[in-house]
Amino acid sequence: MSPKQGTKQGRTSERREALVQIAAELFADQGYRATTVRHIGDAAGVLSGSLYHHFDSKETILDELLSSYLGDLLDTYRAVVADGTTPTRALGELVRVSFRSMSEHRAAITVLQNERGYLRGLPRFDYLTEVEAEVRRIWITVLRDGVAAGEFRADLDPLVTYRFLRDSVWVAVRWFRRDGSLSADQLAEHYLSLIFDGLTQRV
Amino acid sequence: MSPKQGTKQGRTSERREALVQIAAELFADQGYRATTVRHIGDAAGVLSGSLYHHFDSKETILDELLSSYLGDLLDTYRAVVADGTTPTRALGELVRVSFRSMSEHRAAITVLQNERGYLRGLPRFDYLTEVEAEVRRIWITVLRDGVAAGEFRADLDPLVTYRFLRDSVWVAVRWFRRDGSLSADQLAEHYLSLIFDGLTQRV
DNA sequence: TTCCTACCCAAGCGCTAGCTTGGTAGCGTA
DNA sequence: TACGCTACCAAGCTAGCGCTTGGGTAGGAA
Repeated sequence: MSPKQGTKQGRTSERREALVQIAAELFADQGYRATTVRHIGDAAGVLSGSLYHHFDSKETILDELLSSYLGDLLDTYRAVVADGTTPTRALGELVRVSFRSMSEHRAAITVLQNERGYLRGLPRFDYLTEVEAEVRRIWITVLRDGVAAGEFRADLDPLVTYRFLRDSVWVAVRWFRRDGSLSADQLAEHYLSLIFDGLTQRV
Repeated sequence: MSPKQGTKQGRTSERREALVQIAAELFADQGYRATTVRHIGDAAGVLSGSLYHHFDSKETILDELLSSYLGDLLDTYRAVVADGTTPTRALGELVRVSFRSMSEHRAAITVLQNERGYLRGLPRFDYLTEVEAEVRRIWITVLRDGVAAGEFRADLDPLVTYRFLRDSVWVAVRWFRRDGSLSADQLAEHYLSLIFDGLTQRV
């Protein structure tokens, strides 16, 4: 998935990973393009030029951040649907693990959301489209299975419903705080209650 | 709301408005900061320096785009809740007019979403926070009224529910296309059906 | 004819971006 | 003692940024 490794810069090291995390926070808070290599250097306590001992470009730092996060996310999603439970339970788990990943990978997710349009123009990040396609496949399969099993309403368009769910969940990263009043799991339950049962009061 | 007018550049003109729209499309597609004044000039068929006959800065173009859109939106929202209908109908209308504004003001909304974090640091755009506060007040009032009237569930946190609705609706601007298979109104109905009744099949 | 206004060009200024280059301090290995 | 490797500094390159300045032109009013 990730770009060619094998150069002296291709292998991972502790320092390298730490630098990626430092850069990730800046990317998330100020935007990727608005974050300069001098900012990253300052935050890491080195001169900007020294970053190029570890990475061959600023883009490489971003790539490393995104590809490693997305690799994890896909693994988690695949595990959820491989379980073979009911669609309702599977959908619940997809929402829960998504919210959990939000508290662990806030920076990566934020960057992904904010810079998606920009990255679409870079061939290096073509793999983002592939990952999105698999994620969509997983969610929509669960939705279709739920309709087939009579658990979900049959009058809803699966694609529109998927987009609704995806957007609702992931955009929460904009305001979700780890130290906020609601934990990721509590938030997931709140969202699930809305998603499954709606806003209307039942009599 | 908007900055001081009255200079020779303060008044509106056809050319001025056309330039704002040209810039708006570029801002939306490439990001505000990634769009250079030379890009805008090229798209408008003039040299970049000529833009400064109409605007005193690139920031002014953005300000004009956002403030005029938000003025319209607030007027529309105020009219919806001033009607004095039921909370269910009011919420439905809020969602509908939001989706409608999406097809008319795609560029402004997209920019607002993508650059919100950046604009937070600019005093010139402090009014965005005020507008957001009023919008939130309007939505949450409808939600609370709905609970009080027994139309909406009482076990949901209004603030979390507001964020859920706001995010779900507005993020759709990322993929909504005017010429797509679904109109803004059709999309609104689909979303409302999900929001009110949820995903679960009722027996 | 003269003047004003709106609109635009041509050229370039000061600045900052990502990145490069040559060199060096510290440490483990033989 | 010498070597090689990792991590870094110091200095500066080129490209492109937002914006300025001075000037030119077309069209209408006086």
